[in-house]
Amino acid sequence: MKQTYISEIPKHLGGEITIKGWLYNKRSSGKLGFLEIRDGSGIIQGIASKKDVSEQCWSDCERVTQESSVIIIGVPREHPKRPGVYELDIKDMQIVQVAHEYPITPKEHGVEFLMDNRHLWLRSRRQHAILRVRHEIIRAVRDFFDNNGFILCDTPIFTPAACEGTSTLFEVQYFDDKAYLAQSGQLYNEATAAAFGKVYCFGPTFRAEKSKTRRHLTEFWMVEPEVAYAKLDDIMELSENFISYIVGRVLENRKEELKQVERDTTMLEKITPPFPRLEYDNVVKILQLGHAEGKLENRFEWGGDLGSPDETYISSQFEKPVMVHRYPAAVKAFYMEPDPERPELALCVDVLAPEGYGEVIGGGERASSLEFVLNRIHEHGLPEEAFNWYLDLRKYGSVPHAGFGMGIERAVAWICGLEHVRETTPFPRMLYRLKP
RNA sequence: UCCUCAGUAGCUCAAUGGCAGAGCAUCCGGCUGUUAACCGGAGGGUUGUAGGUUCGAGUCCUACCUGAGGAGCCA
Repeated sequence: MKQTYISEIPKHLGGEITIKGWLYNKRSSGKLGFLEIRDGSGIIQGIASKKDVSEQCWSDCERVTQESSVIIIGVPREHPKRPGVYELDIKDMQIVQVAHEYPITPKEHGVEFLMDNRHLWLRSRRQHAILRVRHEIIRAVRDFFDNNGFILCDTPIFTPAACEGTSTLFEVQYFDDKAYLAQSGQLYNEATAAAFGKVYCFGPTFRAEKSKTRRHLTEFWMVEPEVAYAKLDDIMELSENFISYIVGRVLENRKEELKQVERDTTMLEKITPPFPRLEYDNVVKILQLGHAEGKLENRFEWGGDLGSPDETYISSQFEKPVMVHRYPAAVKAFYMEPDPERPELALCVDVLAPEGYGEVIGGGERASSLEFVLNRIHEHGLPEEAFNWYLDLRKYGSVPHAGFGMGIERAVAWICGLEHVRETTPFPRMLYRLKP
């Protein structure tokens, strides 16, 4: 018999259907068996009555264990006491496999245990909800760029020696050479932007930072648009439209999932353009005031990069994401365009998510002058020959251009209101955790 | 790399320096509307590892291992 998915059940009320899935949980009351079945599309409670099913079926209902794979024939109908909730009257059941004792019981578990059993943890309601939101975010990201004239131009994951020179890279053997896993598609994006105008890349990136916090993965997905002829203001506008679109899509299509993870959506509903724009200089003042009022432990000095407590404090002053722009050039990557009015500042922007979720977007205008980029490469002690192709972009039709990168996992954590990014991807890679 | 906290049954946790326990899971029995179902019973332990203090250590001390989240660094 043709398989029906649980999500499609409202269309099949009163008719006999076949559900193929797994036993999520089981309860019984004498001659009644309550079997919660999941099939990936949803969960439904099946009811087997001893007097209505075969002896074989009843004994199967009794012996079937949590997460056993089962094929069930039954008739769906509304719950007698709960409108809008559906149940399945079980007519017959075939056990595909009786599951061994399942480690994840319907009880609380610790982080270590759940992470060791991540391959099984994915079957739970909460993980389903989060990963469905992730899927919606990724679809929204693609739709946003695809519908706005951007071309997907993916960038390589194996990269040669030097890239940005800022963060720590993973080194891998590449035949007789050494290669590094990409920490950003940024530089290659500049080449494709010069070819296609508006581009984006979307893929995994790798950081070998020994960061062990709720915001860090060693492998994460980043989407990076790059726009030829764009200035800092253009990219800030793109950022706020982009984020607002994604949040809107999740609110529109993933209400149930947000409810499942107990996300208070009132904060998300406020995410509409424009976002507050703050110059770095003003951020310094706010942070120093915060310190004077005893709300921040350390006094922030002009010239430093924002630490995590600083970001949290700044974002807590606003309900929307905050765009902090014009950082000191010294704390940013070598390719940032200097502010013509104050060359010690870079034309860059970080978007800080509300509620303490930190930086979700980093970007800015890229330096377009050959001489300037060359100087910066030397100042940063980077090997010029590795950047010959990058310098070519400044020789052959150099234009102002700008772009940004958004870490998907941080966006998912923020939109879902999660404590930790480890739940935002099926198999998170973190410092000291490579399995499963 | 540094700081803080934690490690006891398959899981989540109790146990004043004095007999190592409960709930869930598993197995057996009961219950015709259960919702982390419930009720009764059973099995299940080298208390992370190695030393030390003590008549006596799960508990106190030292080192190490593992995990957690914070700093730095980063998205």
